[in-house]
Amino acid sequence: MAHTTRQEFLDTAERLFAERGFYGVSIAAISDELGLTKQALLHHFGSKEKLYGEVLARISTRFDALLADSADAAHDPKAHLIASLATLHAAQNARPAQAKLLMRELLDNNARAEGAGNWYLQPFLTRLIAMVKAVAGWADASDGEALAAVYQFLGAITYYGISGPTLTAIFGASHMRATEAAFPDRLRLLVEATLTARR
Amino acid sequence: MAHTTRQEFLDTAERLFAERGFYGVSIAAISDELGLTKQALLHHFGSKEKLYGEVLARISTRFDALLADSADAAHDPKAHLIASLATLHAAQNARPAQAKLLMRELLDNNARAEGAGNWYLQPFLTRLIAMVKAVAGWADASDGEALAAVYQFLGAITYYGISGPTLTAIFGASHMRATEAAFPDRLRLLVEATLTARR
DNA sequence: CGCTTTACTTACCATTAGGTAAGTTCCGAA
DNA sequence: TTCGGAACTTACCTAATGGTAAGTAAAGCG
Repeated sequence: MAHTTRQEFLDTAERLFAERGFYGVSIAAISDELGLTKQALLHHFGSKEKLYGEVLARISTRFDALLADSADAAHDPKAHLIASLATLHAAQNARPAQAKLLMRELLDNNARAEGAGNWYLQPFLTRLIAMVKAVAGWADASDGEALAAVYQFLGAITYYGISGPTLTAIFGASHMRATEAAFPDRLRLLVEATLTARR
Repeated sequence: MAHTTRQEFLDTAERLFAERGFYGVSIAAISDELGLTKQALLHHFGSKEKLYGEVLARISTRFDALLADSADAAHDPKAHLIASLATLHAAQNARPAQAKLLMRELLDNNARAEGAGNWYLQPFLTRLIAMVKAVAGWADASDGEALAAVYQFLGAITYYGISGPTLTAIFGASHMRATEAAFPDRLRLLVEATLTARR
C-alpha cells in the first residue's frame, strides 16, 4: 500500500480514541506517537472530526464486510442474525480498542454527533436493521424499532468485547474460553427474547 | 439544606459528564447552565477533577447506601448478591445519567484515573467485592479476581441501564416492563455462570 | 531538464481550557 | 455596629487546542 502513514494514523487514532474518547485526545498527541507533527495529520485528514469519521467508517466497513461474508442466506433469518452477531462478537474480542470505541459511540450517540451531524456507522447499522426486519414478524417494523433492537444486541456484544480481555487476564485463558463458548447461547437467548417481545 | 448551589452543581455536572464525558465538558459550560461563572464552581469544588470526584463519590455513596439497606444477611450470600444487583439495576434505570457515567468510568478506568490517581468508586466496589467473596468457593479469591467478577455484573447492569430508557421510548412502556420483569432472571443466570466458572 | 504532486515542516493565530488573585456583596453572630 | 466568613464576581494568566498559511525536500514524469 502507498498509504502506510495514513493507516498508521488511523490505527493510532483508533487506539487513542478508544482509550480516552474523542475529546480526551488531541491531534498533537496522535501525531507525536508517530514522530510526526500535527500538521502531517491535518494534511492527510483535514480535521480532527474527519479523522474520527474515517476511524469509525473503517470499523463500519470492517464489520460490514464481516457480515457480508456470512451472508449464506440459505438459513432462516433469525439464525442468520444470531450467527452474524456471534461473528461480530469474535471480532470485538480480537480488537478490544474497536469494542471500546463502539461502546463510546453508543454512549455519545447524540452528544457528539449533534455537532458533527454525522452518523459514521450508518452502512453497518443499515445492514443490521435489514437483517432484523427479515425476521418473521418484523417486516413491518419501523427503522427506529429495528434500530432499538440492534442497539440492544450490539451493546451486549460490545460490553462483552470490553470486559472479555480484562477477565481473561484475571481468570486465565482456559476459563475464559469456556465462558466464550457459552456466549453464543446467551446471545441467542437475548435475541430470541428481544425479537419475541414485539407485540 | 444550606448547600443548594453545591448540589445543583453536582446534579448538572453529573448530567453533562454522563452526556459528553470528562474531557467533553468544560467547567464554564456547567456553570453557565446555572447562570453562574466558572469561578463560582471553582469556589465550591477547587478544581474540575475534584468536582468530578465528588460526582462519582456521590454515586458511590448512593449505591453503597442502597446495598446497605438490602443487607438482610439472613439469605445465603449468592441470593443476597443477586438481589443487591437487581436493586442496583432498578436504580440505574431510574437515573440514566448515572448509568452512563458509570459505564464511562468502566471504559476510562485506566486512562483518566492514571493522571488523577483516584479511584472514586472505591467504597462501593469494596462492598461488592466483599459480597462476592462471601459466596461459597470464593473466600480465597484475590481482590483482583473478585473485582473482575464485579466488573462483569456491573457492566451488564449498566449497559441495561443505558439502553433501557432508549428502548422504552421506542417499544413503549408496557413491553419494556415485561423486559424489565425478565431481567432479574437473566441477571441470575449471568451471576451463576460467572461465579461457577471459577476453578 | 523543468514541472507538478505528495508528504511533510516551521511559523503563526484565535479560541478556549483550567486556574489564580483580588475584589464585592450579603448575612449572621458577637 | 462591626466583624468575618461564605458566596460569589471581574480581571487576568498561561498552556494547549484545532486550524491556516506558507514554505521545503523528494519523487514521479513529460
